Amino acid sequence: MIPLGPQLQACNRSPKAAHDMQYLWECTQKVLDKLWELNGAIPIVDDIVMGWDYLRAILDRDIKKHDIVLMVLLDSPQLYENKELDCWMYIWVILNLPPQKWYRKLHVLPSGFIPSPNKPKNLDSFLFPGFHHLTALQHEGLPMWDPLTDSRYISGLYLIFTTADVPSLIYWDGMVRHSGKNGCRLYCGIQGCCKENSTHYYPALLCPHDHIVSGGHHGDIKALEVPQGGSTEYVNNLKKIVSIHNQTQWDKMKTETGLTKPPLILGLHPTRSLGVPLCMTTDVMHLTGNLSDLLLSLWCGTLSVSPNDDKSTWDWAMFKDNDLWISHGEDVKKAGVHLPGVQQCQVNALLSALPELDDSAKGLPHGSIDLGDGYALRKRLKYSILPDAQVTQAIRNYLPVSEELPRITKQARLLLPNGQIARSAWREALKPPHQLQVSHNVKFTLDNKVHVSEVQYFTQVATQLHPEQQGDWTFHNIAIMKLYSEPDTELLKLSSQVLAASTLLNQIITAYMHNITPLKEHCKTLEMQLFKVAVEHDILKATLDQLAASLGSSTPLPLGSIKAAEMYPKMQFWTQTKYNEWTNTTEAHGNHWWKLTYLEDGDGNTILDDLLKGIHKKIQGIWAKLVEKDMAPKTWGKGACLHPHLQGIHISPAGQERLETGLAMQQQLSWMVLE
DNA sequence: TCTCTTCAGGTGCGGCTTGA
DNA sequence: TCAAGCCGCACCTGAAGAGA
Repeated sequence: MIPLGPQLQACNRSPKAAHDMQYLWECTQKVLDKLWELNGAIPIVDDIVMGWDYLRAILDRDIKKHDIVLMVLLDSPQLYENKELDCWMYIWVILNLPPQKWYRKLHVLPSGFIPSPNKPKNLDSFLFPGFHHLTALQHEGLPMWDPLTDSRYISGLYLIFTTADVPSLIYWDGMVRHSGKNGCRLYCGIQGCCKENSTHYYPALLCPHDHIVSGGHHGDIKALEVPQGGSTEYVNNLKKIVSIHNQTQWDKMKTETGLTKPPLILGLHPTRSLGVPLCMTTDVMHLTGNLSDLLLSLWCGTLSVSPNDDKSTWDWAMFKDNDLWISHGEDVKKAGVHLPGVQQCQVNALLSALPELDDSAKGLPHGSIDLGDGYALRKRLKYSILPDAQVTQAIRNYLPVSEELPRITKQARLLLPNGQIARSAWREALKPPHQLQVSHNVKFTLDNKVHVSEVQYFTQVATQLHPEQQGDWTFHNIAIMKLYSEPDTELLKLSSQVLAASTLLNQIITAYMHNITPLKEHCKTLEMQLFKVAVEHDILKATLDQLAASLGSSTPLPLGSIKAAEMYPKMQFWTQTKYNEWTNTTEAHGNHWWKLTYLEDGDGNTILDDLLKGIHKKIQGIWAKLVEKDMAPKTWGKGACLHPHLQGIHISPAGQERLETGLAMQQQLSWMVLE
């Protein structure tokens, strides 16, 4: 076992490393700002800082500014191509660093090794020293030196994720294998189904049409509606498992609950890790590898099946025909040249792994024309030409050219602000097919509409608005393009909006180069605009609803007022004591939603699901800002007047209790009525 | 002779049944 | 109620064969 503490201290020893270690906290502050701005919504989730599990730990102050957030990975490496070894190792990943540095050799911290040749009988015994060390560091704090300020501080360690491939996750979570009846690694509660006379369960979401399967008797479940992991039954089920003292009962209980034992990481302090099963994650690498194997064997009809499964009925197995399979492979190879990013991705991946190879010159190449805003022209024709009639007409349609069009110089490439290079058909057509990397198809905006086109070439056209006035020349940076048709609507529909097939039209048009935008950035911009509009819509709707309610009521309530119990006679729970008394009644035990019954609307109906999520989102956004501004109120009643966003939340008397943490606030939310 | 691939049988584990 | 054993699955192992 290699101690974690000294490795973490060493990771912070240089000013640059210390600066990198601040990434997570700085990024978190930006996300909290955005949360506040967008009223609790997170538009794009592409980092762990956007995850609610992480943000909840921040808001609960389980993770503080100087804390180190860790992820631990367990796997068995294969050292020889054709020889399996039962050698295991587990490593720490520091999530405080920028994501692109998480898996750099320099920053991956080895922790423990379990030697081969035999598989370890009790893996916990090997993991225990490392986790005992982590627990001690969590308890005592890790002394750190900050080279940026030459100061010392105590850092807390927070274990946010444990990860491994699916078969190995059982060593972290203490659950049955994925073939078990309750085999979900995230403990979502969906039971698997098994074939007749079999005990291997599969996580099937859809039921067979013609017969009933044994196992979980759930109806069809849509893939996008799978319950979130972290079933609340986990703790209760764990209590059941540990309370059993004979083999038979244990066998029954582990099938019923999907648990076999309490996992080792439950020994960590509850506020210093996400806990089980929330911290259990699987890695995408194994998922993509397995999926491609399964899909290919389905399409090729090579998947091993039970004797009663007739592969001749597999209408999807079109690659059973070997000639078609070979022909398809050739098509894929040819299609590669039409994927402009492929070669660049390979180069980027190599430079990411070996940054010392990155000796590329900085700045624009010799002979380039800087157009500003990150755009630059490269590689031009050595002489100027007179454009043909079709191009001349297209330029005249676009530019205010009053006199005869001057000669122009063709430019082959345009450097875009994101570093991509848009090329032109003029030069690409001269290359042999095997050297071609098609990247002359671009998106651009014209009349506020996005078009796709093939760039013929780029050029600069000089125009003179008032020829009688000497020296009044303006240069226009334009692209000469051929438009693509609108995508085939039938193909688009058949492919679930994935395959957009267009044909190249013989229509020449021109557009400003600055209107050519990289697709990804354009999408992000549109998404941000969409979310802003959605938020504005929500705010306006809420205001309208309040106005309508006021007009419809003879005694409109002022915003921020406390609703009196007598005004809402159907509401049951105005005090926590009353709710606690109710939970001991038979009525409560017969109510499936008894845990949420205290959440009531004005008519005494229980608030569930969507509205509850909405309440959580709104409150978390509000609380994030209050914590950040150090304005978190001691009593919620006082806090309700702090900001206009709190208007509209009315609090019953029980909500006046003191709030110490964000979690406490969410619990207190139970006693609020949302207008 | 060495390396690599394939494949059949062995092994471990979860789930279940059976009989004392 | 409990222990023993069976079944099915996935994974593991090592022998055999192909090819360099």
